[in-house]
Amino acid sequence: MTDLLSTLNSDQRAAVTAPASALILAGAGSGKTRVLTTRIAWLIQSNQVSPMGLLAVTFTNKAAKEMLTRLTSMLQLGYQNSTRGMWVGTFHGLCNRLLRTHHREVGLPQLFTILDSSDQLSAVKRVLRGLNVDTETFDPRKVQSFINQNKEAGLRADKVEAWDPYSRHLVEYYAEYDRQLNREGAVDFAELMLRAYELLSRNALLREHYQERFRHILVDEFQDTSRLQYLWLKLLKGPETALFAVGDDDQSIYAFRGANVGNMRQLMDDLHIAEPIKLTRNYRSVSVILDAANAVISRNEGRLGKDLWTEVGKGELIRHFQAADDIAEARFLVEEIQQRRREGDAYLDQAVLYRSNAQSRSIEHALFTAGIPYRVYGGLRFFERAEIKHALAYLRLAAFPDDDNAFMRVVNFPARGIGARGLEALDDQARGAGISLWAAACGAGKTTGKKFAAFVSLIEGLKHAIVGLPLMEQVEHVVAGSGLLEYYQNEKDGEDRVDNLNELANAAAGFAAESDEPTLEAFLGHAALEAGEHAAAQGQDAVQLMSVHSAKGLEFQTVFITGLEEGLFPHENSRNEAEGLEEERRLMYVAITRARRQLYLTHAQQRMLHGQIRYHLPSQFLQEIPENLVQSLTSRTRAPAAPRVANTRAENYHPRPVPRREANLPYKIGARVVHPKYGEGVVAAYQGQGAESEIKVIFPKVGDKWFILEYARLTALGA
DNA sequence: CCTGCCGTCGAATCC
DNA sequence: CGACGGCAGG
Repeated sequence: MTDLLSTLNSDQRAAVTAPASALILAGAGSGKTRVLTTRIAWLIQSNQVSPMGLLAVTFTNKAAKEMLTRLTSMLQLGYQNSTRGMWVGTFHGLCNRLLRTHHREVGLPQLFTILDSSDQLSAVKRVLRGLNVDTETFDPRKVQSFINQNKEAGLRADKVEAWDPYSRHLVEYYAEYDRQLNREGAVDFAELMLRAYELLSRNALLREHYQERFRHILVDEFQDTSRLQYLWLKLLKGPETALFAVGDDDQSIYAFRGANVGNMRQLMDDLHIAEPIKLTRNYRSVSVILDAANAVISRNEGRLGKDLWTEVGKGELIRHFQAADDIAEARFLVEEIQQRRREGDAYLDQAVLYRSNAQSRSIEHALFTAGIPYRVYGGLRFFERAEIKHALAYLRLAAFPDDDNAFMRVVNFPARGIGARGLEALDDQARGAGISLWAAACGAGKTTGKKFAAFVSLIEGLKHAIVGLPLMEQVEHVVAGSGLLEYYQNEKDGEDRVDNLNELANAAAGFAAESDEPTLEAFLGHAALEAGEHAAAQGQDAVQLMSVHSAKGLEFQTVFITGLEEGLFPHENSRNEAEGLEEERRLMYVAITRARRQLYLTHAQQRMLHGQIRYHLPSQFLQEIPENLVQSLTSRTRAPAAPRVANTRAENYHPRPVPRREANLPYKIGARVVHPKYGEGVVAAYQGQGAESEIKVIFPKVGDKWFILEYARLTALGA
């Protein structure tokens, strides 16, 4: 047991062996995951708790898996022995588990559906249509975010305060949306949390049962928990339970999703913790990188306060490159990646990070053309793909035909002559009788019902055919029997989708092998919550492409942070949000601290964005890094950006046919100008071409203004 | 009543 | 540049 602790530093050891509830303020690269897993191993090994008494909450499924793997090797026991009975998962995964177990108490069918955000948006649209709401006045996306914000704050429609007519309408739609989901036995992500919270808060017996069971609750990425999640944790925490929370306020990057850093101080107040245990020794990065990270984050206010340090050496300077445009930026990446590979860095250990997923396109193009293997994380997830959702809908109908969402999705896909008219009639009938669409379809009249009857018997056929089959074969059978496979085989450009459908069967096989409950029902629940990043190409030596958000928790030998431009990173929309810039800065901090040895920072003077050429200032974050840590590569001579032609390697790739026309730019970016009304300002960006060219000027007093270039009454200020 | 085309509109991060 | 909604033709 001592050997578990012997390799830890004193702060880490204090954290691992904390006798009661504790808050660990763990800097990037300070061995946070290690502390968490070692604590669990230590608690089990010293017989302070059995695996049954442990609840561990992680932020992603990946982190949960990683924790279990490490734990197994630490305890040197069989996987099953060391972890059986332990509850490990994400908040949403654990809530899902609670709700499935106690589905009767919360009034849900056992096979309730989980709606992802696009499913949710469709549901909102359906509700609004049903209420004859003008979607010009009430943007469905706004309604969706209104609903989610309130759910995340723990508020049901009848508890939301609405003082003006507009809000009262929103509340009404929220209420109707919830009624609809209840009818359908469906829950959205926020509902998983809220419903589980309500279950525990209303049912004292159940609550006490879990409070007594869980002697130790461990929470990772605590800075990213929402208000409701924190209350949920407190409900599960009994008087005898030790709550062990690990977090880093400087890495809080999910405020947009309801994360509340304030939970860290709140926890200290609530549990009478005088001081957090700080882990500031960094084992990951060379000091140049840490110094840069510290310098950037020091500009934020109200931090809990800590600076990272290391005993690893200084390392190479950070390299900065300014590219003429996004294509030149991508070409720079390709050259450097190849160079580093020649010097011994595997592709796998090089990551390209960007602020938003859309930026991956030009980078992918360049890597593809150069024949460099790469892997893109995030973006459209496996289980969010249309063909996969269709297949899952058929599977769900086979298991639980009353699922209206699944019914709607595939009743006419592949097309079988059922249109909006017929569905409307069916929907009226179902509503009138208070039954599901499926039930209505089963009893559909002779005139309209023929096509429905055919669909019903198709599903019945699938249902009977898969009884008793292993999970993978169930999936294969339904994919084929539903006609989906044939449909995509006949569609041109459908090969990827066919591949994905086959991959779904593999995913099912993989799930069956890992899960202790290899049923179709469990698989369906898993699919909604899991991103579905599969073994596919996981072992391959490929460059890693991802958003900064999805890079959190990971580390790489070499990291490229790209698109460091005002408007992109920090993102434009963050300007309008309270503390938006500070969150962007934390994001930058996360990005920097992913690198072990070498960090690259790049930005482009112009780039294609949303189908238009945009001109941006370099990101302010570049200036926040002390100059003596950075080496500029920009003076290095490079060929000017030329219109690219398809490389011989890329025969299947269709490049954008864009010899770009240089716009006429009367002022340099950053030039000082005077406007007769707004006074003195600085040119920040251009967009558009020809007569549509616009210029963005930042005025210290008035803020940002866009002008049509042709009419802008600007005068250059001598400098 | 379905399918395909065209136009408009929007555009960030994720469980 | 892409997704989706509306409309017209089959």
